[in-house]
Amino acid sequence: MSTATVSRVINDRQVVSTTTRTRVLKAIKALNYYPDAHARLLSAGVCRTLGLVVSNMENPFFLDICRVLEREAQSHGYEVLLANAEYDSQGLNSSAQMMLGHRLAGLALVASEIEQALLEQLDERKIRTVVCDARVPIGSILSLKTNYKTGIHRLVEYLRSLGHRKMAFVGHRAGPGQLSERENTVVMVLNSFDVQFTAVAESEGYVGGRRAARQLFSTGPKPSAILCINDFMAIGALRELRDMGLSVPRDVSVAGFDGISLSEFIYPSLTTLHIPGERIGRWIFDSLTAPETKLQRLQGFVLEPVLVVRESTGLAPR
Amino acid sequence: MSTATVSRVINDRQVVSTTTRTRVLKAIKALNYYPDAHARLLSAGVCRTLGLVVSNMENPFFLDICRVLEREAQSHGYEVLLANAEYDSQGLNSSAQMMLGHRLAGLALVASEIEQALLEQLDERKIRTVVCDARVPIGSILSLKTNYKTGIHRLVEYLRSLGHRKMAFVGHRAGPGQLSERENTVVMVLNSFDVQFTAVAESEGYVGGRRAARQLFSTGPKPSAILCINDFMAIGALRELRDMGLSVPRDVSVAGFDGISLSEFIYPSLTTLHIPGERIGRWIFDSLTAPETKLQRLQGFVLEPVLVVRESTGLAPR
DNA sequence: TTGAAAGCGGTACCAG
DNA sequence: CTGGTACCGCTTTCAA
Repeated sequence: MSTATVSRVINDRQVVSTTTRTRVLKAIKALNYYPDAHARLLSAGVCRTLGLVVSNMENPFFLDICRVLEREAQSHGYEVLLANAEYDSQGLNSSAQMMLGHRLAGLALVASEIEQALLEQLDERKIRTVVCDARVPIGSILSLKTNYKTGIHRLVEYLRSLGHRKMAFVGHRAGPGQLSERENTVVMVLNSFDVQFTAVAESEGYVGGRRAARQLFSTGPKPSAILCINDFMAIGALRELRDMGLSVPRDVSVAGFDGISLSEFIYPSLTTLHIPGERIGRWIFDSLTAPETKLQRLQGFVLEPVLVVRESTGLAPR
Repeated sequence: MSTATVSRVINDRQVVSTTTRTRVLKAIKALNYYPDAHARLLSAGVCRTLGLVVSNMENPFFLDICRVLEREAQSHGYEVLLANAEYDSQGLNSSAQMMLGHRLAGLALVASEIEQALLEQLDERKIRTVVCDARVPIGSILSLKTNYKTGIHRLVEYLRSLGHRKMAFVGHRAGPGQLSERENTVVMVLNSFDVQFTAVAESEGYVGGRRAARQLFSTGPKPSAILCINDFMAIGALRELRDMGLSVPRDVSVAGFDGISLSEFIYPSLTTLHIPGERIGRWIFDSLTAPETKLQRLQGFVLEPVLVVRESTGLAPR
């Protein structure tokens, strides 16, 4: 039996007689044979793998995106190659290099620490690429836009209506040049409202949020409300406030960002700006697999955050 | 310039003159060239990709394992191909098929719904494979053992010492044939203590835990303590108890399993049997990459769960 | 309907 | 030290 025939059977080419087909299939079973995916790709030239690089898989928000993308991919016969950039532009670069070697069908960068040079390189290589939260759009690279401004305005106005005037921001980014669009917008809006404002930079996650909260209350004027850059950090902050004997929301209000499913289950449940990670995952998949002609429509997509009010925010004290 | 020379430069073979080397490197930059990982593998025959199939990425415990494995892999020049089985033996099989096509250096199955046939197939193909929580060890396949019995004994004894006699089990598995070693052990130990006992099967995660708790209190005798199969479900259960107006631990005690980092941050913080996911991740990496000769030592490794007592458990009411 | 042979993009051996 | 060349395992013409 020739390799060509086997290939035709495997790929369901319709020119094989039923008898040979069954013969081949039997042999495949008997030999415990699996076609080599790499050789296949090399020969056929088309790849059905999507690359996904995220800042930090640990953040449940990113995880939501991964899950949806994976599910969509799987159900459409794609695979997903995942890489973790660990909130580090070096890690992001090396992940991207790795991805470049894989001849991907498409690459999604869900991270804020993307360097301009990388985008240019990707654009030049003509790999279908999408980014979220990018500061600058480049060439043919699709970028998911989120209407941060309106959402954050709504959140801050809501807090003001509860009497809060001294609000603090909890993020995890070092320099001002490093801030993502989301962070920039929060800072800008807080400033524009002329509220007393304290920024705290710390490491990411539960631990980071916890430390940030501690730091916030150990120095200077105490805020009556805390805006966290994401729910992930907000949960850490809540824990620390409890340890400090502060009651939420009686003494301090806390708001998050993302609307991860966990935010509904913790106590106190978290007031947050919800961004549907599911929608993002689907948008990424669509953008990476859509034919050239349908790309225009995807480009214009803008995500609207939704304010979800729960238990962690309330009237300002006094 | 010949392709052979380029290959030598890329792979840092030490027989290239400095001048040619720089010439090649310049050309690589200029052409924006990246070696094709697939062609490379096909030719060289050795793969530095590790496969990981997990039951459910959403469960933070599995995520811990992923993260550690990825970190170890990256720092040793390996890649990780991740697949989600979605708690479904069908999904697990198809993920495994996919993995088989990739000529992996090794494959880790962290899932309880593994079918015997799959293990046999893997064993026959002589792919280095490790499994966690497997019911039966097979041929050359390494299996990570956890001393569930001792740990669970300790947890149940602790609860008995607090006066609990009516304990309930919250899991998410359908049939008795489907139970993992962990679930089996919990059920066995609960029975051996002759405590009044209610089992509730439901879907996984926060939502599953929540529904299970609701169901538990809507019928029959009310337990004074709930043992959850993992922290992930315990958090859902805690939420539902709060909604029902029950105070934890005053009215009901709740214990989890895994010791995910989140368990320390929620309120009330969770009493749990801690299994170090980090250790598992490292064990997987070591087992998948160790030379044949060092495998013996890894085989004997047994994980000891540690009881971590926190706020969610207390004296039984009355 | 099937088989033979030419690549796909590399690596590795053997000459020069 | 460098170039030529035979593969790696598969897909895809092109003939038979």
